Amino acid sequence: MEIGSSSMVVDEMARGREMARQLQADIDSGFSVDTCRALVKEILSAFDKTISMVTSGAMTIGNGGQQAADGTELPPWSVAKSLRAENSSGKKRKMLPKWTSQVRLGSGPGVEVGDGYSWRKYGQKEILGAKHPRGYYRCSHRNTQGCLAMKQVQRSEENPLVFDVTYRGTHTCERRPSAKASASRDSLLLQQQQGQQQQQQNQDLLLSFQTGLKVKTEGLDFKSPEPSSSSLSFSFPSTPVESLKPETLTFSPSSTLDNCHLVGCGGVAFSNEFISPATSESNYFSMSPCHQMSSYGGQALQAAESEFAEIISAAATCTSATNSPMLDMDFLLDAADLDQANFPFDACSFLS
DNA sequence: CACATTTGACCCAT
DNA sequence: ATGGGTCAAATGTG
Repeated sequence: MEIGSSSMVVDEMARGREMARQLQADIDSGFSVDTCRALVKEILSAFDKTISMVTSGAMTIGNGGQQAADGTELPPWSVAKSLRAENSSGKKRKMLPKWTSQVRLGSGPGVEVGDGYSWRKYGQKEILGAKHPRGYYRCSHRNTQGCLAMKQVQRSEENPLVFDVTYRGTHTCERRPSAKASASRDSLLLQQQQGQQQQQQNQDLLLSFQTGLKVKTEGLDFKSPEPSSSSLSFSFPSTPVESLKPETLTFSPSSTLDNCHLVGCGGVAFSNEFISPATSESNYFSMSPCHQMSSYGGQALQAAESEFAEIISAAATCTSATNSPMLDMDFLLDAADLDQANFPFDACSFLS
């Protein structure tokens, strides 16, 4: 399969899944029927496109694997390294699967969510016509393990409480059991990135800290023991938040936003890893997972979402079952990784 | 000292 | 030509 078409299929499936996720969020927050109708239309369109792509034979099998001069296959990172050189020789840039996740911050704070992945910022750029700069991150294990996962984080135009996180590629690295270090670094990073424009929001966040909050994860397709859809509630200390250092307060208002981006939004995120040593020892807050399914219509949407996940999984299985000598390793890898990475549309929603 | 971020310059697709 | 994405030297931090 051509790299382009495989990523198109995945993109389309991703789009549909994201729409479904958004629809669910909209339903939950009581959006108008028209809004929901439009989203359903988008979802159907995504399904249609995907089906047509597959049935039209767009997914031809081709070898995306790169070979060294001696004929042995090169590791992915070495392939990535040579991309620029390839570009100059006229070859197309490899399009990694890409999907966008919106991280919404309600009037309440978010939480520092770790999915075990650590990210390293490699750039920031002002985007034309956008109020806020876009941050560029890649997996910290890019050099050591050749993990090509990347993401871009940008504050939404219309709603400063919403961040658009665009993931590119998926993790091929081993998930680190401890994300404490990176999480705390991420906190600082966010503080720097967001700077002073957070003042007013921080006020709200600080306020919410003392009244408690609810964190909701959406559309999770975990193959882990975690439920596919879950929400967790947190109780907070009555300790004045101002008296706590951001580094030691995992729920630091300035750290919350970006950690959702930086560390990701995995459902397994709420493990003990996301409490910094200081807070876990001082027992500042407790967590109690309470599995909640949304009412009205939510089940159908979840079914639609899991449908997409199954398609992706099936596509991988199907391709690997094909005994073609021209297997596209890129697609295999991508699809499998999408599955493995739990397709992080599970943007954390922060509800007041 | 090792590793992270910042930021201006550069590359490349459009 | 332009804008988005990436590189890499400088700088910061623990």
